[in-house]
Amino acid sequence: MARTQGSHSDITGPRIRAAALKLFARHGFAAVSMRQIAAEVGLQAGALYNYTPDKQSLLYELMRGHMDDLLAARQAEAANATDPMTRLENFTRFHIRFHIERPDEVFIAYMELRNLTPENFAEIEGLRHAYEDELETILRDGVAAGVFAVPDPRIATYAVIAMLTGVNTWYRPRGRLSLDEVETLYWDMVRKAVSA
Amino acid sequence: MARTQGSHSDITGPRIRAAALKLFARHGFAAVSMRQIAAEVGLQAGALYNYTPDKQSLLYELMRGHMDDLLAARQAEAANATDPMTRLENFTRFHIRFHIERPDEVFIAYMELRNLTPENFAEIEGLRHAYEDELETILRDGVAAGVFAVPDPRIATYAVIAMLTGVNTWYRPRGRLSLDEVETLYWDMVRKAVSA
DNA sequence: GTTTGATTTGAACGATTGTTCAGTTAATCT
DNA sequence: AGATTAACTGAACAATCGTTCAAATCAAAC
Repeated sequence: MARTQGSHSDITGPRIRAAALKLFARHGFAAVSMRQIAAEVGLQAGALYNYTPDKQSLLYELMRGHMDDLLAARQAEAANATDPMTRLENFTRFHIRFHIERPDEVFIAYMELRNLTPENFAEIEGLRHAYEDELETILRDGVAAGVFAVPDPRIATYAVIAMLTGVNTWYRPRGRLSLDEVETLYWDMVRKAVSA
Repeated sequence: MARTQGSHSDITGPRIRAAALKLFARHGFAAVSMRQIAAEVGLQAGALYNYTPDKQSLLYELMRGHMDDLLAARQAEAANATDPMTRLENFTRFHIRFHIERPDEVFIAYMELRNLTPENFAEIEGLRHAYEDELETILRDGVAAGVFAVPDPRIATYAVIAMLTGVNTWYRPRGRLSLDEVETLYWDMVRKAVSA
């Protein structure tokens, strides 16, 4: 049965998640009904329960998948550089690019945390913490190497991430600036903000 | 009748708005019912309609009041300084302090924009734009005076505001750092990020 | 071509939603 | 004291919510 295990050519599960993602991002988790999600994929509401145990799990899986993608993509890109300045530039450009490519996921991941059960919330927050720790380590290494001057690396981590994620609130793909220009502008500010 | 005009000693209206503020911030606009708000003030749901025409207006009034407070408080404090560096420090410290004192209002103002009608949304966005323009003007003046080096003052405005507002996501009143220490840490980063 | 099993429908469930309103209570004014 | 008015209750409204499930439909295997 499809309730617990997907069948051979399961394309419906992903389509349901994509519809939920789009609708949650536009209207908010609480404001979207299972019937709206079903209509978006051309099904009746009851059919959704072949693919998800309930509405809450749908939200959790979206967030969990997003955080897993984030950490996996970061790990795939973070390997080579050694000096803190280059690593910080890599992180800055990676963060902007990754988040700009997934505006709906990012929006949900920041705004719907309160709709998670406590256990699910703790899990998502743990993943976010792991991501933040990557940046904090870069900053600490830079301080130790004398290239950065940040009195409180944890606070600087929060500050940099908030600044970078803020790109999502105003950037539009066909806007005045290319993504590469945006990356460079932000990298200039980040570099100056933390440099010794 | 109280439906259109408040009576002499109206304390109920503010109490309703305070309850709505608290509940909207905790659970989100769509997830809070009029009955929950009424229960918080010790009333039945129907009585709320003596103070607000509908639920949507309750949200709009909270946001509108918050933005009005922000612009009024800013105007009261922004008058004196002349050199861009001092004005930027004033803005930075003001922004952090004002937002930290109103975590619920700030949370709602950023997260529930999509629950406003298009007209109400446009109005709130206009007020936010006016506030952002204050910072942008400071940055442009600083560039003209040669003390700041920001290639794109509009983008730098977005970056600084996102960074400063991010304090609300982690700051706790009885945490490791005092508000003044936080202000100083952020001011250091802002100053370095935009300085020539 | 029949059987099998996955998939979907369509209706039903109890609960809850925002909002209205006739009727009751409480306070103020003459 | 009697009249007026504001404030509130409690019930009702149609609509919608998440979820369940027997029955219908579909696709593939034999």
